[in-house]
Amino acid sequence: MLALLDTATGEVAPLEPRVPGQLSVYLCGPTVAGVPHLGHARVNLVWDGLRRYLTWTGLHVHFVSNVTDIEDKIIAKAEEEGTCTEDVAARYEALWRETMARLGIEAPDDVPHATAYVEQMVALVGELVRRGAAYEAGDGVYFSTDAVPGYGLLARQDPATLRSGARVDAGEAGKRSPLDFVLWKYAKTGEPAWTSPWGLGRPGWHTECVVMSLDLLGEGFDLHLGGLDLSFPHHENERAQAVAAGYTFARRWAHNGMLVDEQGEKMSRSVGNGMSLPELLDRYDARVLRYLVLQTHYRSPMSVSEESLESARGAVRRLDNFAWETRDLPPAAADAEVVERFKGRLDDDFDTPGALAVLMGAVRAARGSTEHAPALAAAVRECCERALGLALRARAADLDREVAALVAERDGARASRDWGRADSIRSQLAAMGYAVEDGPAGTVVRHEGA
RNA sequence: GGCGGCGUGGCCGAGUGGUCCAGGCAAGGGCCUGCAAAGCCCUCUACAGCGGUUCGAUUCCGCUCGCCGCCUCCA
Repeated sequence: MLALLDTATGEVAPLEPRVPGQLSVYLCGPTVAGVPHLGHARVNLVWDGLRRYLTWTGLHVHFVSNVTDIEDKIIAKAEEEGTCTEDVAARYEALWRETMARLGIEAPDDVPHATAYVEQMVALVGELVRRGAAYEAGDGVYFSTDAVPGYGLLARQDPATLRSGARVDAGEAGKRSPLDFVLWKYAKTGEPAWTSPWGLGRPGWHTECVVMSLDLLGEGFDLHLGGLDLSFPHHENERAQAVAAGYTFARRWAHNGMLVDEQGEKMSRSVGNGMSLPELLDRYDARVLRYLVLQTHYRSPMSVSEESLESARGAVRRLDNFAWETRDLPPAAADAEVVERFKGRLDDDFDTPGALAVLMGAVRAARGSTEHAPALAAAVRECCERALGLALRARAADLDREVAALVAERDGARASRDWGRADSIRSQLAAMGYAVEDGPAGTVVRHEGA
């Protein structure tokens, strides 16, 4: 069984599913108010990897990831673009889906939308008010963090120290404690609004995930995932509401590390140093990004730079070359020892860099042993593709007539030792996107790499 | 101010109380090749600093220095 660090306890512990053999997972999804950035790529690649791995080991994973389609940033964007929030949300969600597909992320089993859950959110807020865990203030209904014992669990700090560090937010003057947060925002004129016992308004951000995760996964679901920056206050506040309303919430929490730039500074929306994901995918094979993510431990900060991307590209090429070299090997069962070592690394807090190292070792070993090559190659392919979602490409070229003619001509030139002609055809083929390799059987071409 | 994390060879990035160890990229040398490409071999002999524990520490403890994150929107 895989062991994972639990953010709530700070300890690596085996992930014991609520129902044996089945794992219920919730991943905080995007607010669709802008172009997906590199940070989104990391979260989704990391947890897509975990999902694939667990599925590969035989678990049935129920994977839910939401879309926040009503939120202040969406309202601001709609105003800026002179359109409505539905239009903004729909457009950016479409872009989101497209970009995730380009990244090779498996679509979640369920994608709940906040706007489809407003009624249930209102009910939850009502329950919190009824239980005395929420109160009305100047501009909305607020959650009283004092009502929850152990508030600060995910930040691993007690409420007093959190309070002492809190910055005062002038816009939320009616709050009883700086840690309190809004559950229901009263609508200003012109803003999208829903009816509620407290008048027209819209839900606060922290409420939707509570309602949606409990609805789709049920109480005490297994694992709640997200970026480390969401652990506090977002996830803490989700937990606080659920607990205050009498629900058992997520049993486990895991968070991935942030992205940092070359200076080691976090990439974030507020700093504005994030990179557009679609733009990056125009320049790099999505597998390069996946490799870069996998070769960094999920909890470590990950730096993205031209250099780190080029390095990952080299590694993907190496794997593609291996797939190419071994394309005609007879089918074989995956080498059991490699698979065991691979799983051993992943089961220990999802050590993907260690697991990749095992596979790279198998690549080298396969090249050095014709006897074991089929089993080793099968293990590499199985682990890379099925367990981690990193598809290998042999990049075999199906030759059209023009290319086939050039290849034949080049073989002829080489046979007659006309090196000038052979080299010029090679450059011609390279310009067309084909890599040329001369083997004992003559010229072989394949598509250029990642 | 509080809490947490990190400092590994040219770069990225795992890991470990002790003998060889990551792994990838890059660079240099060699083999192979008509030349290449791909591949293979070798080299570049790392663990911030100072103490302590230990037969032995990069790995455990303490301190110092440096960097970063969270306490505000964020994945």
